[in-house]
Amino acid sequence: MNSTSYSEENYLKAIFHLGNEGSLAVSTSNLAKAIKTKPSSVTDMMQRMAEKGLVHYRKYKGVSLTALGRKTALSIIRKHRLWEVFLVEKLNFSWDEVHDVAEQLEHIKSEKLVDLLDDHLGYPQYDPHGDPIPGKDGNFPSREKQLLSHFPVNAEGLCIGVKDSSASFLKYLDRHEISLGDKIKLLEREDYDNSLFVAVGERKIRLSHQIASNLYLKMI
Amino acid sequence: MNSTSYSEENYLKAIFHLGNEGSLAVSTSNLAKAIKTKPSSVTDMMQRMAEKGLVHYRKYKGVSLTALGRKTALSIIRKHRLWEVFLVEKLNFSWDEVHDVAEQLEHIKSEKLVDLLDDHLGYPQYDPHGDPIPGKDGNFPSREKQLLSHFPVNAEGLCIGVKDSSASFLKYLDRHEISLGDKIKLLEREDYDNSLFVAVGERKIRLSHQIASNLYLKMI
DNA sequence: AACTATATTTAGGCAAAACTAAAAATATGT
DNA sequence: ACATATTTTTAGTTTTGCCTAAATATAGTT
Repeated sequence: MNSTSYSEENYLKAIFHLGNEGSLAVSTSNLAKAIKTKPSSVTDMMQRMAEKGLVHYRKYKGVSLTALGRKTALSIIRKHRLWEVFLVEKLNFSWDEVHDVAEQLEHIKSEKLVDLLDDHLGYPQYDPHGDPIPGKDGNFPSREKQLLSHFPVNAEGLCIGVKDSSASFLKYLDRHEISLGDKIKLLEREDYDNSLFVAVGERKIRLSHQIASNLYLKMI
Repeated sequence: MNSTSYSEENYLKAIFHLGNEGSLAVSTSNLAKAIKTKPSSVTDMMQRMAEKGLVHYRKYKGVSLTALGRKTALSIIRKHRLWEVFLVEKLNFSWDEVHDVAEQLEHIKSEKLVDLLDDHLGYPQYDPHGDPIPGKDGNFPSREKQLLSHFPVNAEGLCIGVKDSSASFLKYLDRHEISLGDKIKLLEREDYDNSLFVAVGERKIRLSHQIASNLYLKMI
């Protein structure tokens, strides 16, 4: 009936990303940080969004997405990533300039527009940052493997692959004693440059975004 | 400093169109009709927009655009029309489906996006409905001539040309005794099908949108 | 010029989405 | 387990953009 607002859509997206693609509950304060708002505003919003059937909300326990919320989040992420492909491939934006514009474009409401855009772009599978684009039917590559850069803070995983398989990247991993099969825990994410502070086994080190976005882990 | 809101932009656009491309003052009730809101809401908004320097507003006298308001309106119309070209030429929308989507896209804020889109489209001069696209610098073909379909209600003009110069259109005009040089006054616009009730000299007749959007008049 | 009809503005309110400050619940350390 | 620190929620405001009802100004007619 009444469709989701711009603001609600941003909440859905943030819950999806913070909660490991919608599977975990997300705390009020983490959401507040992601949305750049105050925890009290988040509580407010969550109560209203729970009424609308978009999220599961239990006081003091955090929120997670309902089936409807997840479906809506996926459709926004689909639009965001398709627009990013468009901006880079058709308009010659550089990959680091597209995010803010795509954040606006993702809220445009028109199913026909998305379908025709998808077609125009040749049904791409990944956006310019290598993130997968959800399908029209809402299916989403179930991330057995997942980039370390997409992990939520405090999540742990086993290193199972690389995205960049160039010699130079693999040598880098060798030098820093990171190998397939290592257990890695994400301890902290630095907002400024997206670098990560992680534990590789017992050893704590800092990894640049560049590195983290080329390492596939399996969540445990 | 604080940029224009979605809502303000819609008001600017409506004032521009209703006031004969920004040159005439527009009444509160006409604006209300165009925006699909109540006159009291319009008064409210106009007082706030006058504060911000977007419109000239004098109680009971209607509003008109300031230089800033006009500039902003033109940039929105530019975006709207460029997006329409994109939708039709690149995505294969049909010309009658583009309006609602373009109404949303026109509010996306990114100068770079508009410039690159313009380039991508090959710097088109007209949108799919034949309306001229304002330039990046804000210049706009000074409408000596103007389509009858774009006239505000109660405006009068002299018929000075046609857009469609096909034999069948010209014959239609002959049959209905409309000739170059005739004085035409727009009496009423039917919302449902955009047909117009006009006076050609003393004779009052109804013209379809199709006809009106192919007749150029000079305002008097 | 007076009276009526229409157009416009004022006043008071509401809903969305944010905020601050204070209260309540949960988590943590010894 | 208890006191303290942290997180979350509640309560009360704010701003934007809209609403209704009532008041006031303008316009049209005689």
